[in-house]
Amino acid sequence: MSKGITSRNDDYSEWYLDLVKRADLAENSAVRGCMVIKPYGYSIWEKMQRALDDKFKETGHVNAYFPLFIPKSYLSKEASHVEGFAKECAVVTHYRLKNAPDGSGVIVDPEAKLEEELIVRPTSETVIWSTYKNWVQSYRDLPLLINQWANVVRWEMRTRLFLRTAEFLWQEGHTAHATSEEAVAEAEQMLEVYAKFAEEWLALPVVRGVKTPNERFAGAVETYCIEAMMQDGKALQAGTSHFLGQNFAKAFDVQFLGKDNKLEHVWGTSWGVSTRLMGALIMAHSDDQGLVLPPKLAPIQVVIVPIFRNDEQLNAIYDRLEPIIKELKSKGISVKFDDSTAEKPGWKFAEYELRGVPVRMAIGARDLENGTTELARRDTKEKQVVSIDGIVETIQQLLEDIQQNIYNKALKFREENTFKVDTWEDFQEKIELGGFLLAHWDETSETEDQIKEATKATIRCIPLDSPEEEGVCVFSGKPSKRRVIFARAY
RNA sequence: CGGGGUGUAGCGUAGCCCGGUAUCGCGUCUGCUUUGGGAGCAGAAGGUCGUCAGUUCGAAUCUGGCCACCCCGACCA
Repeated sequence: MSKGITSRNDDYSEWYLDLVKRADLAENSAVRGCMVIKPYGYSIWEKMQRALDDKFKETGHVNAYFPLFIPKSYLSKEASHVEGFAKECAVVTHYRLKNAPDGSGVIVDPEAKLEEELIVRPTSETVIWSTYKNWVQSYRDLPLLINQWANVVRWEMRTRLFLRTAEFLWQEGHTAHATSEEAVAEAEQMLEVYAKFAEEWLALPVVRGVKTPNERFAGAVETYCIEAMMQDGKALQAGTSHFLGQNFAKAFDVQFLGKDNKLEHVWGTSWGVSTRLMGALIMAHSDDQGLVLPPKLAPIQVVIVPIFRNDEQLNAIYDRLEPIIKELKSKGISVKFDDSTAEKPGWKFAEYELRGVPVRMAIGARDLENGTTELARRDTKEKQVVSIDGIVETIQQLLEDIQQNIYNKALKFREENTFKVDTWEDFQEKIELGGFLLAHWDETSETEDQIKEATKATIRCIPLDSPEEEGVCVFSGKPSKRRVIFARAY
């Protein structure tokens, strides 16, 4: 048993926190709700960023950067948007400090009050649309396909490392289009980019869907989302994409002259994923021994632990492995050869398991004689002794297997914890077990609120692929045309 | 922000009720033996007891304020 990690079964949220800390991903900072992302954790985020950024570029987007501060007046221009964010905004009121008269340190200089207070961005729609106003005059200026990587601040009451922090890192795409159809297509395209990324990189199966009005982004006409299931059966929104209609264009007066020589407001989208994906990654795959990372995102994909008594043995091992390490690296596989003498092999085994390194290769004097090595895979903990000849191909194959296997495992888990429910009694019973409940809903906000009140479950989404099916609402008994996903959520 | 809990060496903890300058384990350092699943023995270093104030001859211990974190709730990606 790993030292110092709470078991998932004993206390899921403690387990999660232990993992984040023990695997060296992040720690709390001096400021409440803010986190320090440590190098090991950040390198996973960097891999996510790179993969996503490539996908954004492939779909025609470019990066830009908009400021951290937003004039307070901007935020009030789109009514529902203000409504959504006003309660969690950090506000800058002064621009200078001075030494305290009593010598106790520095104080805010009351002389230095800002004329107009600045909001630390909780999201950038307002600054961006106020800028787009200047950039768009004619249909020839459209579409604008811009993304930015940035930090945002939402003053959350209750925070958890990665899942909900006061400051977090994300990307936010903001696009402007000449037609509604084109904007909807953009929002749907980016949702699919996120879904594929989640499935192929995070090895995380997701449900593509749309949010109900209750759960919709403040200021959007339609919110698309990908929803994933964590190992405790709770849902986690892993990404969102919004069709903004003309809401922000109207609020910020962004109009273009069409081919027909008529002025029209542009159509917008916005879409984002955040460092919350780190939380999803951790909670989806890991176990009581520590992290389980999909090979595509693992900072170290293969760790080699040499077993030796003296420098002579170590050198013999290294001589044998050097060309193999080079070859692995040339194939883009990240390898760590851990020849430190500070820890014993057994300690290293446990430590790399804790950090989720997908493949471990142990090699000692016996192996050198036999021309073998012991390969261990993190996901199943299976060990096998294999020939050193052809080891590079074996490892490549193993990494692919692991990526696929943890996806399959997560998918199986989700399927086993997704239930169709048709009665309110069944609903109340099953929701306690966790998981997704597929139930009919009468499409009213009131029903959704009452179900939330009674069970803490919300409608995670209306799946895009949910088939039409006649039924009656699980709560009100009114007619319904399709099932939606209910779950308790992060 | 409301209710509950916690804060003692790098980490995890005992001591607190019943006041007298702090226990143990891990880790660290030195030496030897070890090295295929978190090594053994011997020795050593390491503490503003979260913080500020109060009570007291004396505070980790009692009282109050503040800060941080955790759990539950409201809110949320």
